[in-house]
Amino acid sequence: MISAVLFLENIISNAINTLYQISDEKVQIQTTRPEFEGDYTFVTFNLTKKTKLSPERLGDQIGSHIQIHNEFISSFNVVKGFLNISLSNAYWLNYFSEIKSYKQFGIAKHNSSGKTIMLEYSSPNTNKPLHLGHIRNNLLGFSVAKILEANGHHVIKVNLVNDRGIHICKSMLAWKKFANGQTPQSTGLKGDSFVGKYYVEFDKLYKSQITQLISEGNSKEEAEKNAPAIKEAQQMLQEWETGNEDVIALWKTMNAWVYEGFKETYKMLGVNFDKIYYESNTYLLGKEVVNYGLSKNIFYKKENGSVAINLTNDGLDEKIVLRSDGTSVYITQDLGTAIERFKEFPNLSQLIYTVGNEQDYHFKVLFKILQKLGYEQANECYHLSYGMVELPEGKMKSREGTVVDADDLIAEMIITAKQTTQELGKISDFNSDEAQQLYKTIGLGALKYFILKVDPKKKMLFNPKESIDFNGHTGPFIQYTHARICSILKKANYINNNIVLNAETYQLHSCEKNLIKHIYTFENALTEAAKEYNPAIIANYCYDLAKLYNRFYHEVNILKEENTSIKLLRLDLSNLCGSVIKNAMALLGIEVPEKM
RNA sequence: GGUCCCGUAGCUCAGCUGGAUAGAGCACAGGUUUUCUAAACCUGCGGUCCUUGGUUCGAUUCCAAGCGGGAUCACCA
Repeated sequence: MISAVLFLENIISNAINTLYQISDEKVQIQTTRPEFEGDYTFVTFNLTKKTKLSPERLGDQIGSHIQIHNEFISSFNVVKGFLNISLSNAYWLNYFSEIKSYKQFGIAKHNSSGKTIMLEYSSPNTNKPLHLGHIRNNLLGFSVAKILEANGHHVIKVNLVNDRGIHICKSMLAWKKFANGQTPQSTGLKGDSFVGKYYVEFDKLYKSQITQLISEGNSKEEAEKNAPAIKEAQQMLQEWETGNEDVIALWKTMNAWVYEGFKETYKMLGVNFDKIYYESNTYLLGKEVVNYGLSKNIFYKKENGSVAINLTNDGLDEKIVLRSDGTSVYITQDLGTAIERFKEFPNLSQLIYTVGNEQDYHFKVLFKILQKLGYEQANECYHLSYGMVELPEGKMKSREGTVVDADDLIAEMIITAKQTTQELGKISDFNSDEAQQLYKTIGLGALKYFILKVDPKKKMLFNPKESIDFNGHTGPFIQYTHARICSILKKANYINNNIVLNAETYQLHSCEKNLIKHIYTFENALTEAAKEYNPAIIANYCYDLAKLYNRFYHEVNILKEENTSIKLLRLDLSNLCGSVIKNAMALLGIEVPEKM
């Protein structure tokens, strides 16, 4: 069965051709606003000039023409220049009977597009635990991967762990100074937050030394540069690079603690990766690319020996790609890593980087340089840029302790879910494992939905004082709708049937029709979400569907409907809604319970 | 200063490539359960879509300028 919108576009296009001999008219259909009668609307204003007819006249003529020639057009009306068209009851019943037993309605088959996409996300530093900003990154990356897969692409999820550098050395140094040999095991702390503690300790020490130096008459810059703590950290980084055994051993130990911690957090968030890269393995990549760029005169050596590229003709600035001492800068390794991936996966259709919008400029530069170096894949690189999560008082800052810790927040969400569930008292038959699982599902559902319902491009506000809601436009609302559907189906001992109601005798209830129409738009939402890399489209789709279902639920009888055929239709419809909700929420990484 | 992003109800957000009287949730006021899960449903209240111009039959949407907020422009990552 052809889609409703395409169907209408075709017949209206034909009508315009027949009536006015205009063949190249782009026909655009929109959904009819609820205050008017009709399913879809065609706006006639664009045709007034070519036909010299009034918008009303055009609406009447086109409306009559398509109604006469198509059995599925049941009626039309014209308001000003808007031609509102109603599709017949039979159309929607046929459509529904066709899709109602799909288990994966709207979801493309695995790898059906033939495209392989690499998507990088998460990419944490290993000197401190994850915070709310990382949560947004992880949820966004994971969800976009799911959405791309549901569009038929093969997605390779990768994580590039920033496991080396001055920040790690800071934690290491502070641990050596202050820990007296303590470990996560000895303190009972989670590994990443244990290490993070020493990162904060370092900063305290560093700051106090700066204050001291300034009070002794040094300038702020001098003090920041010469404080013993930072000198020691830099020294340690050099030792790391030269392979000092003790430093390497400590580095391995502390990173291992952090990984233990991250593992737990990732597990709670339900995210995962197909491949993990470590920067300690990739940070030297890119140096030979610099030589290649020099030989092609794309890069040039500056007087002091550093290597740069001039991008001023591209609206960007001059960019250093190698330090005067021959060591890499950030972009050097990014160039190297990208090229390495092109080699490793020669048939990659796309390479996506999930990184905050503070790095918009960096990625513009990176892609531009790749392009200048002659890598055609540069055109398929995409920066999935997302806005910062802000607190009421502004940006979160790790060192100032104004961050919302990921583990703390998750734990709070689960506790709130537990309290709410217990107050409502609907799961007395659950054992404690089942109950615990449910609290987790609901708590994380609330958190994930809260994050993903916002357009990724936009910055978002999180107020720790106002806990994340469980009512209204939320994850638990949608989960609740799913549980409600399951409850009905269970009570009915539902099994998918093949009964189709006779369109002559059964007039769909407006709530039923609205549900079918909205389910119809799922495929569109899914392609749109992939095109825009935007899970919020799916999130909002789910909410609208759940809302329509609840309306339907309150308006009509399902189990108590006496006419068996109608009852079965409503059960079928409930079943389909439930499975679409479940599949769509899975694209957000959100589970839906069968009872709550 | 250059570049980029953002500005919609008291708050948090939708608004598809320009279309009809701009929508939700929270909050606030009220109503719905001897009946399928009330984490629900319904009603009400709430708006110079930052401002001013321009394009258009039509602009929250496109363009320009201004105001306000943010990011970025390192031999940091």
